Amino acid sequence: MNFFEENIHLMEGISGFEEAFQSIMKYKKFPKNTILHEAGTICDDFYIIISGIGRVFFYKEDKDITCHFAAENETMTAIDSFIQRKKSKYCVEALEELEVFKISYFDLENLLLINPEFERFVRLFMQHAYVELADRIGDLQLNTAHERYEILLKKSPYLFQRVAAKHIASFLGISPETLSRIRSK
Amino acid sequence: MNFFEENIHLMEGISGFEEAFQSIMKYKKFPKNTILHEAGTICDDFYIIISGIGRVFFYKEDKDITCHFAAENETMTAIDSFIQRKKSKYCVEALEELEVFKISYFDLENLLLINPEFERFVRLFMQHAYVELADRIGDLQLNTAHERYEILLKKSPYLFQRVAAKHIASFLGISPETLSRIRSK
DNA sequence: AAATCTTGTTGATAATTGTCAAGAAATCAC
DNA sequence: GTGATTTCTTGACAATTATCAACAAGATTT
Repeated sequence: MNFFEENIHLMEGISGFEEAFQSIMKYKKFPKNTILHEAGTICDDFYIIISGIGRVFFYKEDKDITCHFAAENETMTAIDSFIQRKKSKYCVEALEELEVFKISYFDLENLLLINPEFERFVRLFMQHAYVELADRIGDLQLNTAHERYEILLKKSPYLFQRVAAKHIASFLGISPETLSRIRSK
Repeated sequence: MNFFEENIHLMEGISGFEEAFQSIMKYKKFPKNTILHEAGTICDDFYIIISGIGRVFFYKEDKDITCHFAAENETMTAIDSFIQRKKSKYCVEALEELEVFKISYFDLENLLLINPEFERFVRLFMQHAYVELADRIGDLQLNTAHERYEILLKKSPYLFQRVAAKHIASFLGISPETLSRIRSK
């Protein structure tokens, strides 16, 4: 399981960690286009993707804005709600048939209460996720649409094969027309 | 100490927490315009502001882009470096005379190794910081310069009294001229 | 397979924002 | 306080990006 492979070094020397964590990960499969979480409800699930691709999005008036993609070995959830236990502004959707490991908030909370030494893993995971987000803010702050396109293309070329262009456009913060024009060069 | 006042509820029932944490917080004072951390070096310090205001910024070619402000009871550091222990792309600067509590990476790491039950606090702190960043990405993704200005003005009106307009402009991802025009309406 | 619906492309135009330049205002240094 | 420096404002213009509309291409339904 690759999510562990990438992050297990964070937990070197903590015994029983892998087994305990795997015990709360439930295998699940969703058909393409399934809504895994609806905005306005509280999100209890955190997803680690085994295969397929999903997205997190929200609505601004009628517009649907993608704020996160997750493919193999990446993670997704309605983070505001999962963390703050309040109604979410985000929706979570399967863009392809999705195989995931699902972790329930309550199972995780329980695991961490029983094994406080596992807190460290989650903290380190959050910290790395935070640095990634901070990077993306810098990107949105100062780069042009064209530069942001190039950066995403370099970082996640598979997105352009697998995901509708309109979702990539909103993720980049531009209109579908602008993305189409950028691509035709 | 307000940083604790705001977040202490996260640690209800963990005894010795407040004392232990305070033992690694060193009081420090910096004159206005001090560079607390230089880009390109590893950042060992995390700052909790008691009084004054600071910013975190980076360079894109010759341009100086502010990515974070921190005023009373808020925190700042060169987060990429503090977390990943590698050279930072961020600088940290005092925009006013600054009183802070400084926490060294090594003291914090040490405290957490000795008291793993404190990991929980740092994790929860990171999670809340993460949700805040995610919100800011949504803001940058879909709002116009004018909307972003209104949102910041509502959220942090004191910035406009205390910080140079050019820093606010780069924080909003716009040119100083555009900010000036937005303000004159 | 035809019909329908969604998505992507292209053109024309408008709105937003950036850049450059000059002057005014504010701040800093001595 | 005076002069020097930096910052802010304003105008003119250019570049970027959005919007609207029409059509083409693909996908989905029946």
